[in-house]
Amino acid sequence: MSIKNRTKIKEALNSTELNRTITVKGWVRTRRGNKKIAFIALNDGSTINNIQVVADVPSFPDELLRHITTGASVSVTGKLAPSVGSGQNVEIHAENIELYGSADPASYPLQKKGHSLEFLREIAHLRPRTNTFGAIFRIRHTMSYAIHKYFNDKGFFYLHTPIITGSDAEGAGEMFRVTTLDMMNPPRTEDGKINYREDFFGKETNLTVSGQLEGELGALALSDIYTFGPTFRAENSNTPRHLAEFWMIEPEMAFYDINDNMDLAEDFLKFLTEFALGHCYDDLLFLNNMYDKELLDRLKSVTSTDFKRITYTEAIDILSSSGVKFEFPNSWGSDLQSEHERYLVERHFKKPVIITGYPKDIKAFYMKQNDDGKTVRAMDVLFPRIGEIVGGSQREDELLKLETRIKELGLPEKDLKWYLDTRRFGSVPHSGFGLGFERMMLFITGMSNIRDVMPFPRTPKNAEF
RNA sequence: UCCUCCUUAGCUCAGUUGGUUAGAGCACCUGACUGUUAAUCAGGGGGUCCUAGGUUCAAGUCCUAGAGGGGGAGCCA
Repeated sequence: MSIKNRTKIKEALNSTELNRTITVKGWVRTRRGNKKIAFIALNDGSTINNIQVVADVPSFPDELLRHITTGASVSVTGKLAPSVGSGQNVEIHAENIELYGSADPASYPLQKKGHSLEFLREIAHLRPRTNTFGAIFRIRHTMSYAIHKYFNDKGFFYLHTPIITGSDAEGAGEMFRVTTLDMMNPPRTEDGKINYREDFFGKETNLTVSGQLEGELGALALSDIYTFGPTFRAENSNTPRHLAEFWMIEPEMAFYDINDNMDLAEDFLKFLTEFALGHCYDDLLFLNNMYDKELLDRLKSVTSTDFKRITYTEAIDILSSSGVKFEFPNSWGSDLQSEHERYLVERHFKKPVIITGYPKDIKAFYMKQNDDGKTVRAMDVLFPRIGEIVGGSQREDELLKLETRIKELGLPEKDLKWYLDTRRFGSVPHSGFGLGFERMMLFITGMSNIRDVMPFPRTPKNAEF
């Protein structure tokens, strides 16, 4: 019989078909008991809940039970039965126990009692075995699936944009260099610079900071596309909201204006929140009880409220007439600070806010210019606790305006020829946005540090595991 | 990168105006208990006080530098 044949603990706990013999496999969370009887809480990651294994101690060799300690991996065969004790509905009366791997209790880092999230970050290789991170990673999977389901059901196509890129046109941040050159002794040009013609791709290449520009190429052929892939920023950002390697979702839609764009972003965020509530309730309940007592209420409120939509100019007016003393005073033309965003979302409107019509000078070159000559059709979706969770815009589809803007900003027009071709040939109004997956995960799980929603986070000075 | 706080047992932390042999809870080990739920009770072992200098008769405690971590800010998703 194949060793994979066993009942997942999630299925066993939900089973109504009792008094049958099953086999479960997993990792021991705790063991209690005395010389006559032992209670083993077993978890296999299929659910946050453990199954209780009851063992009649004299029936098993001392040598075996001695190794049934927190962290050990075992296979248990026995009768699934209604629990004699209270606290669980069913339990397994062990007939056979096989030890796969022991875990020395003196050196195994995970204990029965709570650990700090900071400590668990240092043992990221073992933290998936905790209740907290089991819950988070199950939710992370479910959200990934929900993203694909949402777009697939809407007729969007999943487009794979490049991870290695030769374009630095978006200027979204510092980039990681990709090279095969010998760093100790790189080839040089006659004037002493590094000669990238001899590099693997024959030019300077980097890890992508955004798939948007390539995403637009797809949208202007397939109508509606999305990307969902790893993204890299070499910024020296040390905050609970930034990673050097993160995952981003970037839908791009032909024949969408800024209002269609906002409608999609709001519907998408609500769908993901509802999907989490509907499919991860046990895990969310655990996080709600252990970390954030308002989590479930906050998630439910987002699904049932309309996001407030205001312009940048209106936002500035609200802030100036609020009477609140901000550390950084605001005036028309300067970007909103974190404290301003938090005021609008958490105190003034008390719901998600979408801000549009930003001054063109604080936004990217590709955003659609309004007729006032001052603002662009950008949109930022601001969430409670998180701040900016989505950034997007209607794109500039007029060739002349786009070329002029590129010249004003001194961007390398030559490197953007392929991008400008989409405006030269069959240009259409189109829009898109980017959602930081881990920022969405912060919102869904109620965690406060982005390093706790990524299995193996990469941050400045940290690439462990 | 800037500001700020922190670093003492496996984990979470206490440690007074600088003063004998650095403590607690949990974890771990041993023992007790026929059904426990973060089991309980009794006993036991366990320390490079982050690192390197310095001040002092004396430093976990004061000073300087460095490393690591938390929070806030900037950049952004």
